[in-house]
Amino acid sequence: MNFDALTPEQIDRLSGKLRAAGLRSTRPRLALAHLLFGAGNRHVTAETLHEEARNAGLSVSQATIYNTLNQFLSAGLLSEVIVDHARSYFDTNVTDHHHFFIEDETRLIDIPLDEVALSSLPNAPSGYDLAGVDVVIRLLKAPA
Amino acid sequence: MNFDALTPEQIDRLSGKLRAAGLRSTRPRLALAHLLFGAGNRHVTAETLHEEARNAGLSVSQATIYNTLNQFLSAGLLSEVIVDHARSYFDTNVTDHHHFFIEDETRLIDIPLDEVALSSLPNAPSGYDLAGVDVVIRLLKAPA
DNA sequence: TGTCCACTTTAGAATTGTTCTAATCTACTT
DNA sequence: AAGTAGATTAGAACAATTCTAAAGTGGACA
Repeated sequence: MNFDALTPEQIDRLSGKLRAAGLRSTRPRLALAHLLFGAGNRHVTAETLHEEARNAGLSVSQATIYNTLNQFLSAGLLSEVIVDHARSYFDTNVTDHHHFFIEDETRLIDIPLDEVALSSLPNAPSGYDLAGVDVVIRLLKAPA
Repeated sequence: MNFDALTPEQIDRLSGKLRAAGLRSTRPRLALAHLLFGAGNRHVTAETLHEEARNAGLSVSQATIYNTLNQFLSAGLLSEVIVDHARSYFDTNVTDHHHFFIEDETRLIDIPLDEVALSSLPNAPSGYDLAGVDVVIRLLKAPA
């Protein structure tokens, strides 16, 4: 795909979505929006999206991928899931419990298990075993 | 604190803990174990623990901090919480829902909200606003 | 008790994912 | 059409973590 492959209708729809989110409708954003929102729900990382863009004959820099994902994120067009082993906290409490994470202060607070419980756990897809359940409740300092 | 500040009783106790976990009892491990398990539950990052060790007059390399934390982690002496913005997945599904994360494949699968619900949410500590709730259920490929 | 070997630790380099910088470009207003 | 605020770029910088290869050490066993 390159940008010109989009039909006027697609461009209108995606442009509208961008503008509604307070973002200018630019070529790279339209193209990435098309990849992201063109067909059903998706999970991407910056890397997978970049590769996909390149495969589609689109030349966008890595920085633009990051900028765009973060702009879409703050505009509420995307949500974010943090999973990998990077910037970890280690907790001497190895019992089953969950956490408040205060974003401004990068500080963790334990939540006793009985204050937040999962009402039901879905079955692991067959072929997989449960390795753990993480519940992180993110907090922001309240506006003054 | 330096290693020699530990009483024989403390050394015995920590040594036993290490050995029970299948780890040799070495000076750096004993000293770090003392910092970690010496007083109540704690949250540390590699960095905070390293600084604490240095302040205690202990000279341990960064690599040892990481090695030790990871060894304690796989031995079950610590648990890990992943919170920060690093290695993120972006999800076009912005409705309230949670995820399976398949560790071997670094792949995400949506869990419909009705299959995993929090039975109750603790109140945010005063002065803080709820910014989001992340539930990640980690999966490992089942042994063959 | 001394020797030996597998396991540990170390310093520093390498890697990975992400953000920053400063220059260039472009969408939109007038 | 020109000006300007915002967007994009390549590449450098950064931060957290892991790797590497060499030197050190715990503890089993003679």
